[in-house]
Amino acid sequence: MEMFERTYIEEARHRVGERITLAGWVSRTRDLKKIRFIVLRDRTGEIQVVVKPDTPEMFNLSLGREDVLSVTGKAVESDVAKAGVEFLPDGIEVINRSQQPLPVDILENKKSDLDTRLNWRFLDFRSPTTNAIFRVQNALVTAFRDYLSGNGYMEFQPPCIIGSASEGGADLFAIPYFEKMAYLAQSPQLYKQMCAMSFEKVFTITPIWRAEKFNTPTHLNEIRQMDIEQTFADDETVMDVLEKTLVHMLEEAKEKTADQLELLGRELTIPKTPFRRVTYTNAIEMLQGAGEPILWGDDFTKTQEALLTELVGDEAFFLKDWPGEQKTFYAMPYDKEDERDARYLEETYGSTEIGDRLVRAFDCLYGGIEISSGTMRIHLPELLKERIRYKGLNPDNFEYYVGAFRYGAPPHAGWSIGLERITMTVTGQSNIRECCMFPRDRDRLVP
RNA sequence: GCCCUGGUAGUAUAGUCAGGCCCAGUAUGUCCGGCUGUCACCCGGACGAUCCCGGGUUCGAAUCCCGGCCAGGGCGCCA
Repeated sequence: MEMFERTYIEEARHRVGERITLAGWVSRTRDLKKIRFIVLRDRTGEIQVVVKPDTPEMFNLSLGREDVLSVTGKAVESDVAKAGVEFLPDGIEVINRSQQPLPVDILENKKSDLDTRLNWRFLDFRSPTTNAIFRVQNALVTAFRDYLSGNGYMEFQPPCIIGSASEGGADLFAIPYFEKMAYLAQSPQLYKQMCAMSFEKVFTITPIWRAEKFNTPTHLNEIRQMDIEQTFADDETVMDVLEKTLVHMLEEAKEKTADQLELLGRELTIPKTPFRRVTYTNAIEMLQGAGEPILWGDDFTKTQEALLTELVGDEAFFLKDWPGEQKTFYAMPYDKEDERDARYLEETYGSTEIGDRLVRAFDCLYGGIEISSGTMRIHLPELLKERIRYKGLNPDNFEYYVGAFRYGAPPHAGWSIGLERITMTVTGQSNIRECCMFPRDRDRLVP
């Protein structure tokens, strides 16, 4: 293909009168007896190309949807065209043809089913709604990375293939690894803690896998996590980081993808910091007061999370001080013998006794769903082993983990945001598959 | 893994409850023709469906029954 100097459509609007070359896809054509309109699209927008019969080589050129063209000519202002600017070509080159008809309706006249669109995902990306979702997602990712990089956090890359299967909870995917068995990582947890113990403030954006046989609109077997970890920090330290990071992400999305959010019908409100801190115990009381059959110690269902959001009345808030049995073994328990912990427990609960059952873990709810959770970690090997036993697990199976804290481990804490989950909330989607370019669920492995 | 609902042209749907009137209707699409600068252009014509797969009931099945696969939703599960 002959190379040419290309101008993007958005830029062309500001270069009226200059001879330039556009390149992109045919969105649709409107052919009349004495005039022809070709709607050309590139990553920056659409423009109407106007062809008159006095140029028969262009007027009679056969064109189909999604054919790839380069069009040379000039943009002109027009009071007839709805967009205000249109394009008068002096040459059109067909760079590649698209097969017809298209297997999905990317103009969304008769919007194809999600399953059909996922089968043709590369074409679906060209439809306005899908395109907008991933542009918003990109703005969120970029803002996450920029905010943390700008505040002294170092990005690191954890391994995705791991050797140990002895991690209590979720099911792992086993894969053959030469003469051994290996597993797909279901969390960068240990790795981010190990990195933090040298680099102090770290973050990563990494895929994780869970072999859970869940089959819901909010679960995938492969997701991307945005994680941070930092030293000399407790749960409140990183909750503060979380709310600032989240607000920055939302502000950036609102500013950088205003057009996309409008197309998606989203009016983003930026929650005010600091977010309200609601204790788990208080949340249980609120739900019980609303007639929910829930007991202290239970986890919240999705409906209860939504109801709680209504009761709290804030778009974003924290749920903190969880019962130890609800959270992972490495969550730091309160210590009522510690002076500061005792004062906090006394102020919050009127007694220090409950401290024996609470850990310094938190969830962040935004728009009615849990988008992030985190904890202050246990950095003391003996306490860690005690908590592993408390959870009914065998400390011998966790020696690889406990051992990482024997050589000068400072107190530390961290959290994790699910990328697809937050994209769902921000873009207003109810199925998480809409928010993952190539989702992996229980049945789907392609494309 | 359980429950509910569904699977019909490229896409999206009607028809299924009450089997025959359906060699399957409509919209959109594709192709062809026509046409006041259109903008979801419009108008006309044509094309396009093993009615998800397998089995059964029946004179007769898109329609009823059984099994399977897949999809959407609800629940469960969830470091």
